[in-house]
Amino acid sequence: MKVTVKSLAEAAGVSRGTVDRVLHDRGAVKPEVALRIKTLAREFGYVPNRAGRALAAFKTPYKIGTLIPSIGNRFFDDVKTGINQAKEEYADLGIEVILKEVQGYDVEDHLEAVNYLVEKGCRALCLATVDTPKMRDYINKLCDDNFKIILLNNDVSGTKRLCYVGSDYQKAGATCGGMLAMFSHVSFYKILIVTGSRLMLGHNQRIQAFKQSLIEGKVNFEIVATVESNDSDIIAQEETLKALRHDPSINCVYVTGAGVQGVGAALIALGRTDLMAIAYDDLYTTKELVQAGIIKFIITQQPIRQGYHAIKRAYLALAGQLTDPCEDFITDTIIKIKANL
Amino acid sequence: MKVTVKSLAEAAGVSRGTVDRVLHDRGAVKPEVALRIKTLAREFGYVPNRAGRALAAFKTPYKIGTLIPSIGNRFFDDVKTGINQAKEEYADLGIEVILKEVQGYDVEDHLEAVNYLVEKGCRALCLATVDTPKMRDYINKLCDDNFKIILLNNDVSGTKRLCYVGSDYQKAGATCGGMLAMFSHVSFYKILIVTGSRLMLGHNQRIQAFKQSLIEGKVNFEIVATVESNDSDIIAQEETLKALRHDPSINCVYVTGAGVQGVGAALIALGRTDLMAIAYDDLYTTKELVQAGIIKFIITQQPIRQGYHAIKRAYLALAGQLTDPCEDFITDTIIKIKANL
DNA sequence: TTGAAAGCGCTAACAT
DNA sequence: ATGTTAGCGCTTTCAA
Repeated sequence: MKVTVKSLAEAAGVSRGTVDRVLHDRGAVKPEVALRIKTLAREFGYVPNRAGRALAAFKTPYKIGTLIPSIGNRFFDDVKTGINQAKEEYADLGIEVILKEVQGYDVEDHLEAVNYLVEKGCRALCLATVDTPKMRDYINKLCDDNFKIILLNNDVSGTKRLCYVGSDYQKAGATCGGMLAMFSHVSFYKILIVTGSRLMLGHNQRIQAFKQSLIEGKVNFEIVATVESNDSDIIAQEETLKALRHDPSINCVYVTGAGVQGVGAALIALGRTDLMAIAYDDLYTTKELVQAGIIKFIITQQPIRQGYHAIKRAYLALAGQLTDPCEDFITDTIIKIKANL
Repeated sequence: MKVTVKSLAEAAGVSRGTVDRVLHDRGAVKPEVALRIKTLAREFGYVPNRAGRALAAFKTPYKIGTLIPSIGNRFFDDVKTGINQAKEEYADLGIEVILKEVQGYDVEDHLEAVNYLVEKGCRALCLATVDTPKMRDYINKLCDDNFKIILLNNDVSGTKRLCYVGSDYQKAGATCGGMLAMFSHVSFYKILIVTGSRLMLGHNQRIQAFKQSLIEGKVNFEIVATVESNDSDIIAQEETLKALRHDPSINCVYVTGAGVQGVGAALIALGRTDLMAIAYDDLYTTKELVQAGIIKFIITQQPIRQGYHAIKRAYLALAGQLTDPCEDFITDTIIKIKANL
């Protein structure tokens, strides 16, 4: 038998209004009655009907706040596409998405942005943000206040967030190493690592797992140098040029963050399109480099799905459809070569 | 301003009941009135509200019929998983899924199965079926009767279906070839092709594009033999054994259909785990072969998403959310090696 | 603190 | 051939 507000009300011997107040913690109900109703709801396995809710309250939509550091980072273009897909799809079920875009990874900027979303009245938040103690504490405070928090693209350690939606950076690094191990025709790899930032957990994991995987794959290699681009193409280009001039025996460049276009420019400038260049994410400019054969393969992480599912999860959480400790949504680690771009 | 049945009724100067009858072609309306309302609906861009519909008619759910040749073919396990996910997700929006499973690719069996679904009252059909004239004609007849037809996993040429949900077999074949081209450390590939059936369009496309891609990749190769397994592991094993014994210089096996486990068994039996074995789809047994290093990589096609999106498309079509000629849903062509299985 | 009632958009049964 | 009405599950007044 279907469990509805009406059937709960009958079972508890109260009115539907009272049940509704209890279910939404809107107060003004005698504590013992509230408890009875809550117990009943759990016992019967009450799950709100989305259609009923959407229809009744379509003028007060679920507000979902989203924070992404997308300014100046084309990676998030696809994430935004996914966000918009979900936004349109769930519009008639009563959601409203507020998007806050920031530049870079400054904690204070991010905290301010989250605060902005909270003040806008969002009860669910999808956050692509930094892994720092301050942010962790803020997130946990919000969780305690029953905000629905989804972490997007980058997890934040030690948080009570509902779930993480994004890629498995370890697996991505290992996959890169695994691919290289298959090209065992080069007897010795002298590798230059161009990372985005040593402060980014994901980038470090990509490096760590990459090395590990090369060792397991019995690849002869040496990390000649590791340079930081701060996700800037210009810096990436300069650093790559410098490193390759300094040591022309380098025959592999591993790019873990943004700045891929800069690395490509350096390789073209030096005429070093022979070496094994590997990178992440299929930005337009990166795809061009693969097409041209300068980058041999890239590893991608389904950014569109990340944006889409973050919003979807947030909606489902607000609509009470999610069983409490809900699984992370880990996107696939996808190898792209010229043929399947 | 929001366009509803009510606002349409007011604009047309009729009652909501009449508008509803027109919108659902339920007859009993003067033709000129019907025309006027239909024109109005188009002009105003009326899109039915899913929540309203779900609520009003949840005792008469949208019936979606699904046909898959899953008996004896583990590939469809994941497709079924996706179907069930969608089924549960959309249950409270009023869908009912009727699943018809058949064995093999006999046209008559398939026609009978489709007919069964139609007689069960399904107004939308997701079909994984054969590409034959008889089936094409039947599908087109149904399309004319305003059935919503989604073709799943295998397209049927020359049909007026709403859309195709599945993989791009050409791209998959080309990707296999592209991968091989990257392993250019073997100077000459002598290739044995183990195909499922020459009657399967997808398998043929995988072969065709594979060859093409090898040529473009300037790979030295020769197709030594092409054998058929009829998607049976036993036949695949026998044929592989026979071919490898006959010509031990074969150093690459390309498996386009089911029967992967059989091929693996043959390679193990002959101690030929050195050669380059390539296959499709990540069945459990196939993954084991990759883990063991016997198959070097596989190409997969996201079967879960195929099942999920077929049902989703069918629902959206029935709910009038789909703009008429709707795009195909092509799943990604995914390369899996040991590290990202 | 609680109940009663109206209404969201749509459909189906019934009435005219 | 067309209009009227009730009700799906839920939220939100307003009244008690």
